[in-house]
Amino acid sequence: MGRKSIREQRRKEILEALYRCLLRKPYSETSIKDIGMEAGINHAMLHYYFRSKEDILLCFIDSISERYSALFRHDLKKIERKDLTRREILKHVFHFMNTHITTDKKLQTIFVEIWGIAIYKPAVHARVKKMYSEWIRELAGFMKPSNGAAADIDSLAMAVVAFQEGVGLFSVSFDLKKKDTMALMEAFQEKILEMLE
Amino acid sequence: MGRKSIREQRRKEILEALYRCLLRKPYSETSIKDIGMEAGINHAMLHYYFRSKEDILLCFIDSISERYSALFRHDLKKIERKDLTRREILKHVFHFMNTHITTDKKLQTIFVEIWGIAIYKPAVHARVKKMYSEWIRELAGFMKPSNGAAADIDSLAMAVVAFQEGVGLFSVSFDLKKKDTMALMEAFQEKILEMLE
Amino acid sequence: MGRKSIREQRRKEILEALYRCLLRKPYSETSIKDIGMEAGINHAMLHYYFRSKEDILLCFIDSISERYSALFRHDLKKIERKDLTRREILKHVFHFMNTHITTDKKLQTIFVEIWGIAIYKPAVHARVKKMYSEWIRELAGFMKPSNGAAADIDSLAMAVVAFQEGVGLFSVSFDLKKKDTMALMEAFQEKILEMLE
Amino acid sequence: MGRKSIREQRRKEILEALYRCLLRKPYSETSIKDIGMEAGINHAMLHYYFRSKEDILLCFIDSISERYSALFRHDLKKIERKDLTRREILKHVFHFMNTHITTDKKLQTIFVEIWGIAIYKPAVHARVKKMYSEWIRELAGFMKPSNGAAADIDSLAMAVVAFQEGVGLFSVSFDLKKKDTMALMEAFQEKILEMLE
DNA sequence: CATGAATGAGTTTTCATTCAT
DNA sequence: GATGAATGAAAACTCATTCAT
Repeated sequence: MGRKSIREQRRKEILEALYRCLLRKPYSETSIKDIGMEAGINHAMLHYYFRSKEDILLCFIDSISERYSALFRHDLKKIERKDLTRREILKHVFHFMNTHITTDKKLQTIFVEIWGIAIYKPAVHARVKKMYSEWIRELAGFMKPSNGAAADIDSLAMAVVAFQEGVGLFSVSFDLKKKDTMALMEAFQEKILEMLE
Repeated sequence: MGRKSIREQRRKEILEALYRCLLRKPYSETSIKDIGMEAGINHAMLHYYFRSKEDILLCFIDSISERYSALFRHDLKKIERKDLTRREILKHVFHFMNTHITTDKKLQTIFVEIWGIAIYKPAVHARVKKMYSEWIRELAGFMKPSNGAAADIDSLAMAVVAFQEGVGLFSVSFDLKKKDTMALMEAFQEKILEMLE
Repeated sequence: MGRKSIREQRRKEILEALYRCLLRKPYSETSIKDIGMEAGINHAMLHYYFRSKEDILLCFIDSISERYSALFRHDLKKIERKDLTRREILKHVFHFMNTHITTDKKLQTIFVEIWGIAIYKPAVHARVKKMYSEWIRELAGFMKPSNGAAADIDSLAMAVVAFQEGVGLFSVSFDLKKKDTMALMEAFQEKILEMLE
Repeated sequence: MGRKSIREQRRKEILEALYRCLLRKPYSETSIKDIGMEAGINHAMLHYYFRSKEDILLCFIDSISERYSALFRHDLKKIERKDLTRREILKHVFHFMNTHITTDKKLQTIFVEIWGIAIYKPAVHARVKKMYSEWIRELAGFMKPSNGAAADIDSLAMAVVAFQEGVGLFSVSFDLKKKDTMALMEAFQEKILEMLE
């Protein structure tokens, strides 16, 4: 325990190397050799640990998806005993999204790139779609009132996530200050909370 | 007049060919030869009409920017004599954005791609940023009350455009129906209008 | 007339370079670069003139096929006015096969190689099969008696060609002297002629 | 006795794995890993049991050669007491060749491949040549009249084997029916028998 | 004996760009 | 203006072989 197999360790190192590479260059200009160099691993090994360059990207998306999923579940634990109102819980969820996802410029940079790739590569598209679907579904779960179901909550949840992504895009492109990005989102989220009452 | 120089005509054809190419393949996988073939022009000529492959992309972004700018100005003419309230004008502006930009899947597809390129290529980034800045500024102009200035109107305008882009992204990725995309945006825009009152 | 287009000239040079390469190394160990060097042409150009490495091989087979077909038709002209008996004509045909094909060690070397490739590559297989089918059909034409048709002439023709190929194989592998190879075939062919009477 | 050393057992398994691999892919496209996987043995072990990839092929040829040699000797035992004429014995020998070798499509497939390799690899060439020499010599032994020696019997034996190989080649390439292949050979062999009388 | 990891050289293929005609 | 030809660099991927454990 604690000692990971070399295989898993290397795979992880490669995925982290891809992360750092994507901060500098687009995926299409990032060669297998680049990733290998960044990871300090002979480039031929990347084909030993992964099926193909695309496979690396796919696993990378999964790893990101899992990382944030775990982070979110962990974050929820902090409030699970507190007996909060739906409004309070949602504020907490929004805050998580704002601080850990949308204002993380590195993450946003990489996701703008991945969205671009997803348009043309079906496998990537599937992964990305799945990831966002889960996010939207989860968010909708927190937004739904305990008593009855509201049909348009799903659309609302999608709107919220779409907005987050739009803001993430702009925060990267316009190099917005974290404070401003937060303000932008919080104002919008406040409106959403009102709509749910 | 009316007879464009052959140079301008050819340049336009090349730009339109790039548009069609980008519907099929990412920019990085679109070769100069592909664009040439699509345009029916020998690929060596593309370097005669443009400095480089990137120059084509840059001019392409400008052309899109100008096209929609012109389209918008033309659209405004329809209502310029009608003596509408700010609310009515804004609704009109939103409607233009919704129908001509955000729900145009081809356009959105290409812009998701361009956003991705813009992260890493400064020249592309500058063009894209300029284009969105103008859009935001223009929109803010319509949102500002005639009497006084509201400092946070600029943020609000950016929020609106960010939301549009987020929705555009999702409409492409989730292949949303035009009707649903419209509904998503109109609900949000209604809130914005309320906030301005 | 006489001035071939560069394209055709280059394609021919490349095919001839492949011929020389195949005398030294198997196709699988002959790289595009090797062929390019042998032809004195930058290796990237080979992909300009041909679709792929396999395409070069396919065209090569066709070129061989056409060359010998033309050579054979030309050879037949020598005897077309002479009003020979079927036996005499067949002897002439056999002689052509013996001297121009089966005892040409370079050609046989290359064809042993090509037979090997044909087993696994359907496109190559199709070309080779077509070539031999035509050869067998043509030969059967000369073997058929003018008055009536003999059903098993086709099998006999195939047997003759199979024998030629077997002898070609052995002449390469055992490095047989031309004289011996000829003797082997002529004895066999004599029997065939007897069978036809 | 009966219990083969593990080394010999593993070597045999590897050789059999190569046989199955060669039914699917040419030797040049068959990797050491492929053979290992097919044999259920770690690929690094193949270098423990054999010197190199080529060594495996060489041993494979030997194993085939020995297998058929043993099979043939075993087959001859069936008739050794029967006091047959030379003609009858030869018919038996031909029948063995026809049924066990030339119409065994898998075997022929592999041998077409091996012929191809033999042209360029001296070590392989030596093995193949040795194998066929033995076959021809053995066959010549059966063809020679007991009273005197006929100088050209050796050529005749080679012609017979060459014909078999030619037919084997064609039966694979033209996917001939076993029945037709048999008929082709038997007609030819009948002529040979006549020539020997 | 057995295994997974590692390496370096090699493969086919693509492409932006340039140039002679 | 227009074209086909040419180039050199780079890409993803494969593999026989070796080695540490």
